[in-house]
Formats: sequence, C-alpha cells, structure tokens
Amino acid sequence: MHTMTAVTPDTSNSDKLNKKRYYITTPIYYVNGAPHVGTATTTVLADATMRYQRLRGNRPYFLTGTDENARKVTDAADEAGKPTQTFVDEVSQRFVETWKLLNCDYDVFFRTTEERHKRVVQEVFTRLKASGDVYPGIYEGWYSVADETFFRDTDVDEATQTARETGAKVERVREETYFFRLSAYGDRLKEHILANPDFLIPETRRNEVLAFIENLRDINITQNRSGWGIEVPGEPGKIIYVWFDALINYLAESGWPENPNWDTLWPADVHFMGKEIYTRFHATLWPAMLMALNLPLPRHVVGHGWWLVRDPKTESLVKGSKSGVPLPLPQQMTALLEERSGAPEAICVDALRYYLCRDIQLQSDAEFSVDMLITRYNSDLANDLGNVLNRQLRAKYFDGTIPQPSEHDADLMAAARDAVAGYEAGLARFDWGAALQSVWSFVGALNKYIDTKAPWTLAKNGDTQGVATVVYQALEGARLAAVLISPVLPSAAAAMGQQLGIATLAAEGTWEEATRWGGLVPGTPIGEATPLFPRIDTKKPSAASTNPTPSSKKNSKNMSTSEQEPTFAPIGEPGKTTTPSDSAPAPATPPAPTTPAGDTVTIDDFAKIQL
RNA sequence: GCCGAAGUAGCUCAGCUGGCUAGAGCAGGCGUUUCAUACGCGCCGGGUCGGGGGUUCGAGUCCCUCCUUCGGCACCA
Repeated sequence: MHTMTAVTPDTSNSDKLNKKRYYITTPIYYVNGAPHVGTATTTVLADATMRYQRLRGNRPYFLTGTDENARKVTDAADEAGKPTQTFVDEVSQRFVETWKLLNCDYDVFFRTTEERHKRVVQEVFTRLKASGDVYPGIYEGWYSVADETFFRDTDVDEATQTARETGAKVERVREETYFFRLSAYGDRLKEHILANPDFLIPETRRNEVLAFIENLRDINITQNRSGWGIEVPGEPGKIIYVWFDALINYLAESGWPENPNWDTLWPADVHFMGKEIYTRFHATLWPAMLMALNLPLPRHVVGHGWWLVRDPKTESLVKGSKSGVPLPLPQQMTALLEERSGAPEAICVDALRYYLCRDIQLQSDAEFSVDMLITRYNSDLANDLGNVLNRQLRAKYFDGTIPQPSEHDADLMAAARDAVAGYEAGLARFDWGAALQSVWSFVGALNKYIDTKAPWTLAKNGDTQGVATVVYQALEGARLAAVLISPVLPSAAAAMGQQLGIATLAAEGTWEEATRWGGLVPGTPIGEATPLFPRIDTKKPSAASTNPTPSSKKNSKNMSTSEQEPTFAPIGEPGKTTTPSDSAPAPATPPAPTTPAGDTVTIDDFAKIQL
C-alpha cells in the first residue's frame, strides 16, 4: 500500500515475502528515569500503528526496549549506591510497568545488555573493520561524560571547559580510536532519500536531513576504557560508542546474521522516535551503517515533535525537563482522569492514549496540558463517541436486540466510506491526528443522522419498521467507529463491542469485512448499556488547572477503583521521581466521589472487561 | 551565524499545483430537541489571512523585502 521502491527488493522469493512481518520499533530508551508522557507518546503511536496493522492482517512485530550501555548509567548507579546491573534492571522495569499500564502490546522488550545483542554488535564491528568502513585513527578533542558526546573545538568554550550547546563539563582527550566512514555514504543516502519520498517523515525532518548529510564527517565510535559497555572484539581496553551499539538492536532482533530467516523481520517497516534522535542517528548514521553492511534500509523513519508545557512563572511554552517544568508521568495523568471522571483505569488509559495520538504533531511541537486532556475527554470521548452509542442503546423505543433494517441509508454509508478513506490516508502518513479527525467527523454525521431521522418521533407514530431501520444504522455506525478507534482506544472499543453484543470487534486480517457497512447481525441481544466515558464536571473546582501531579492524591482517592484492576501490575510510586511541588498547592478539592451512587455498578462492570 | 519551517477567528489548527461570499474543532452567546452522559442538533466570527512592495483578469495560495516566532546545525520522546 506504500510505495515500495526499496533499493534491493526481494520480489523473487514470494514465499518468504509472505512471511515478512510488519516490523515496528520505538527507540530503545535511555535508562535515565521513569518514562514521561513524551516517551509514552512514541510508544503509544507505535502500539496504535501495530494494532492497525494487525487489523489489516499484516502480521506486525513490535519492538521496544532500553538502551543500557551508556557510561553515564554507571555514574547514575553509583549515585544511587547500587550495582550498575541492579540499577539498570530497576529502571528498565519502570518502562515495562509503564507500557503495561498503557496497554502497549509489544512483542519484545529488547535490552542492550543482553548477550545476543553484544554478539551482533561485535559482528557488525568486525565486518565493517574488514571492509574498511571502520578504521583506526587518532581522535583529539573534547568529550563530555554527561552527554556521552565528543565535541569539536568550535563547540566548546575553552575558558570554562564546557560544551556550548549543553553547558556540560568537557575534558580534553587524545586517543587511538576507531572511526566509522560516515562521510562515504552521504551521496548514496541522498540518492535514496530523493528516490523514496516517504522514507523520511515528516517533510521538515526530511529537509533537515538533506541539509545535514551535505557535509558528513567520519565519526569516532570507540572509547578507550573498560568496564560497562560492549568491548571492541579482541581489544579489551576499548568500548564501542553507545550510539553505534544501540542502533544495532533493531537488526539484532532479527537474528542476523546466523538466523537464515532474519529477512522475515528485517528491514523494519517503521522506526518511530522523537525528533531529537532523528536526524543524526536514525536518518543518517543508521542508514549509513546498513549501507556499509549491504543490508536493506528501513522503509519509513517517522519522527514526532515534542510536547511543550506552560511555565507557570513566565506563562510561556517550554520543553519539559527535569530541571524546569517537568513533563508529567502517564501514571499521574491516568490517576487524575480516574479521580475526576470515576471511569475505570483501562478507560482512562485509553483517554490518555487518545489525547497523545490526537494532538501530537509530527512536523512541529505541541502543547501538553491537563486542560486539553480533559477537553478531549469530555468533548470527543464523552459527548460525541460515548454518547452516540449510549443514546441509542438506552432509548426507550429500543428493545435491546439489534433490529432488522428494511434498507440502508445511502448518505450515512457514504459518510462511513469517507471516514474509512480519510483514516487510511492519514495512516499511510502515520498521522494519527488526521486519522482520528476523520473518525470524529463521522461520529458527528452519526449524531446528525439520528437527530434528522428522530426515531423517537417515529416510535410515537407507531412506525416500528422506521425505528428499526434508523436504530440499526445508528448502531452500525457506532460499530464502525469502534473498529476504527480500536488501535488507539482498545479497551473502549472492546467495551463498545460488548455493549453492541459483538464477541470480537474485528478478527485479524478482515479489514475489508470489518469496515463494510452492515456488520451487525439483526436479532443479536446487546450487552449492558452504560456510559463509557463518564463526563468530567469542569465546573467543580479542580486541584490545579495547569499543573496536574496528583501524586499525593493517590492515597486519598477512592479505594474501590484502585483495587479493582487486577489486569495491571501495580504502578509503583509515580510521584517519587518528579517534583510536583512547583505550583500545585494542596489538592484542595472535594474528595473523589464525583458520580452519583448508582454509578458504582457501572464501574464494577467495566472492571470485568477483559483487555 | 548558516540552513529550514511557520506567522490564518479568543485557543488549536485545515487551506495541494493561484479562481465561487476565507474554513474546521474547542471555548463563548442565542435558539431548539428530549432518544441520550445538562449530552445532541441549528444559528452566531465587521478575522487588514504578520507588515510593505510586485507578478496576474484574479493571491493566505507565486516573486522580492522587512518584522516576529520556532526548529536543526552531530546530547535529550
């Protein structure tokens, strides 16, 4: 479905091609702290894309993991007073827990401290050394431990011995190291980029890379030390530079080179990442390394922008950081939604996933705020999506069984076709914002359809056939919406399916069938109809409008919701790693129970949903 | 400094290769419905499309110039 102008298309072996997995990756994340909503965005985008490919029958394979060989990891471990391996295990576990909470269904959690990874990295090094792409030389210059980076003279302020860009302390080093012949690949890379317009996404990043590769220089890829990290084969005093090591994980997962079937996984179909590691690493160094190895390049490299947050002091938008205004943790956001809405955790997780996918921008940065999260929750999820289903299922003229329509509504079907087309077009560019917009314009059409047809009036007039037709169309529309949102809101979609009396919303590989009008089977009894997304009352005073961080609320909040989630592992103590003290005064809000008494039944019901 | 992108309604943004009275969502106002989660639907925007020049029968849409903002320039989702 995408332009398949791969450099070395292996179309000869169709048998093998059929077995090729649709390979999706996130970066392997630095183990420098618990993942925040920015990191979560990358993983959720990848997870949603994986689920979409699964729906389409493309056998996805989803990799995420952690990058653990950096030298500063040992420093952080020392500071924490722990053995490095223990420290790394613990931090890595934070990622595992967060992805579990966020319902990210990866196939492998890759850790660069695994033996199999080290072997492949050394194999790559050995091969490139033999081919001359890796060669020994003398490096003299500045190195920053904090940044894991070598700097040029012009990048360093010699007076203070700090890197201009980062302000980090640098030290003068002169050593015999190995270089990678990056400079040799600029032209070929440029050719490939120009020949494959959708290789680098979005456009702005593509332009950046084209400018960047005009003047490539060879890079130093080893350090003279020993200990933590991957050794240069046969040279115990040298460690392979962490970025050179890390990127190889994507390939190592395939089992290359020993596994004869490595090409059922490689090349990757799409690498997702934030923009900061896009140009230098994923769009330049990594493709160059692959070219040097004579291996095919990934089909798509997709970068997204950053979340910016409002600095309460200056009122300006700043990028989240540990020192300044922190980006919230996903756990804080879902806890906040749980408390404000009374919805079960899985539904709040979906709501967060929705916000992240809906509002992140690929080509630029975007603002992250609790207000916008709540607006998305109320307007899009509660008022539009949740209500359009609920208003039919609970209608007095509806008897609880999918009715038999006498005809299908051509206009509504056309709107459905448009929605699917817009959705597919958006996702061909990995643009979830556009895809979701397309779904919501269809939800709008559904609401309008119901109002126009006014089945309640038909019911009063005794037109049972008319009622049956309208209700069927409305519910069928809700079914289609559920299918389309399922990659982003898997739990909510499953709940919608359950309410519609459907066992499985869409079997794998039946995309055409799942999106065809008329999927609901007349005569099927529906499940229990309860509001999916209980509305958040924004009139009630909130703890802090801009700064969320309800870490301390976790204790005081209604115990019922936190105890009914056997599906997820405990999320630890999210409040611990950040400093939510910035502006948030005590959450002087009325205690949790935001919903009328009757709703507890609802909540319990949702907790039973199998995810 | 160099390179790139962007400046369109209160907010977030669509507007592709120039062409009907400049659009959407959110927020706000008014009206209305009652099937529904005080939800839905309808109506309401005197916006100099950053400023100034130019090309054209016609320009957010192309060219020049100026201003502002943001990003990349080998650390960070």
